Amino acid sequence: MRKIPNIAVIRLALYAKNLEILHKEGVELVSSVKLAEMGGANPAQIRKDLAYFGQFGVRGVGYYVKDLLDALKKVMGTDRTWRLGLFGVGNLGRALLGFKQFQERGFCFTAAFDRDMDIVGTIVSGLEVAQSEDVKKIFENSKNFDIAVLATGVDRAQECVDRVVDAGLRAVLNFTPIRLVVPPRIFIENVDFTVRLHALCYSLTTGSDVTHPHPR
Amino acid sequence: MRKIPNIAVIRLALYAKNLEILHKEGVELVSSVKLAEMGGANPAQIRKDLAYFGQFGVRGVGYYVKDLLDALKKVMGTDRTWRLGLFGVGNLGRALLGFKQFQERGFCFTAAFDRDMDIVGTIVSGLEVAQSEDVKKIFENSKNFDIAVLATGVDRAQECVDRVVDAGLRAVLNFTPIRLVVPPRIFIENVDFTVRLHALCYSLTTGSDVTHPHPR
DNA sequence: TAGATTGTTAATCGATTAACAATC
DNA sequence: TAGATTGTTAATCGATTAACAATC
Repeated sequence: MRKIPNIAVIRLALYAKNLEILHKEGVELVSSVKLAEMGGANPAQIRKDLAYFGQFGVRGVGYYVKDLLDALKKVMGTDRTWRLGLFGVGNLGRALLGFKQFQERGFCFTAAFDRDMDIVGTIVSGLEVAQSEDVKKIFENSKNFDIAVLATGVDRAQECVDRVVDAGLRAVLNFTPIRLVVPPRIFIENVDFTVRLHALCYSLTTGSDVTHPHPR
Repeated sequence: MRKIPNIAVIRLALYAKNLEILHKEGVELVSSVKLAEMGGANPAQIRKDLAYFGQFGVRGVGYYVKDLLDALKKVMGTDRTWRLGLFGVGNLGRALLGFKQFQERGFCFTAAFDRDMDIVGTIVSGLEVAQSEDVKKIFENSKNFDIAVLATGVDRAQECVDRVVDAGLRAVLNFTPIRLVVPPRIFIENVDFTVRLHALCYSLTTGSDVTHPHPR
């Protein structure tokens, strides 16, 4: 079997998003050309990306929107709700807890941690904030989230991720600017808004567009 | 002159970040090999990326950290402070206003807008919140920011960006999940956390790592 | 059947890496 | 000079696009 390019996997999420729109509009059938017009790729690329994972279409007809959407969700692992655990209930943390998009796209915060004892025990967005030091104890008992969302201060980030990894978690969405050091089997996504701003600065300065045409 | 790949421009920001670290550590000289070890690219790629923009090194010696850093900042347009205007002073907006990383990396909020009259007129993070409808009037008088940061609700996003464009702004960092429609000369960066979460889901589900090794 | 559109192979394009002459 | 490291060309690798047979 051929190696699937990472970028193809990422585009799958984009196709799913567009299919979701079509499904809501009541569209039942779509072609790769139509899907391409919605943005993100050219028709050949869409067909090729899909072909990495199976044969989802009907020759001469196209793709059935609902079937393809369900198939893609299964492939991406988003045919379920993923539970998020927040670390650091500061300004950013609170904003993330209230982010409607997460809920809508199948993500849901089910735990929140902070090290500040003034915050621990309070209820934020319906979640009781627990103490960061207790992650391992809490997680081993309840296994009540799948992905750690790191929104602590810079100085606490590494310490916090160490505890998260020690507790047995395997995936981290990192909003701190620190390059975290973790064992190889742990998945990390680093979010850095300033990188995106730099692309805008360069574009404004030189006039040549280096922005990403699609969300990252 | 050869076409410069967008990705090379993006990597420049990464190199600058690493050079900043070296500079703070008091390191004066660095080789492409050393820079590569700090992450982000292999030595040949670093030399090639830099070569798109000029000859910054000394053969047999390496790159002078401070000189290269200054040169890169100039190239990227970050040898100055960029002023940000916030649209939407909700949870996310407030979190962004308080984000220390922006300040540290040469970005600074100098204006804030909201359409909610309860918020307009209040001071948030030292900024008086103005009314969104007044962007054009305010901007044409003061020209007091360079980049619009869009953190409004979904339903107001397009309307808001229309006003921003009409006022004469050319760059937008978009935190809403909407695909904004703008004239071709406008630069837009779309930030979507859920895309990053999807990469984690796929990795967790299949075991094959499709995460980005470097911040985006 | 004729028209349409997939799935897949082949061609193209672009980006990364290796190699090495230039040169400090 | 000998050793080191850049800048740049050539080789490799991988991803995108074009083309078309398969087939509904």
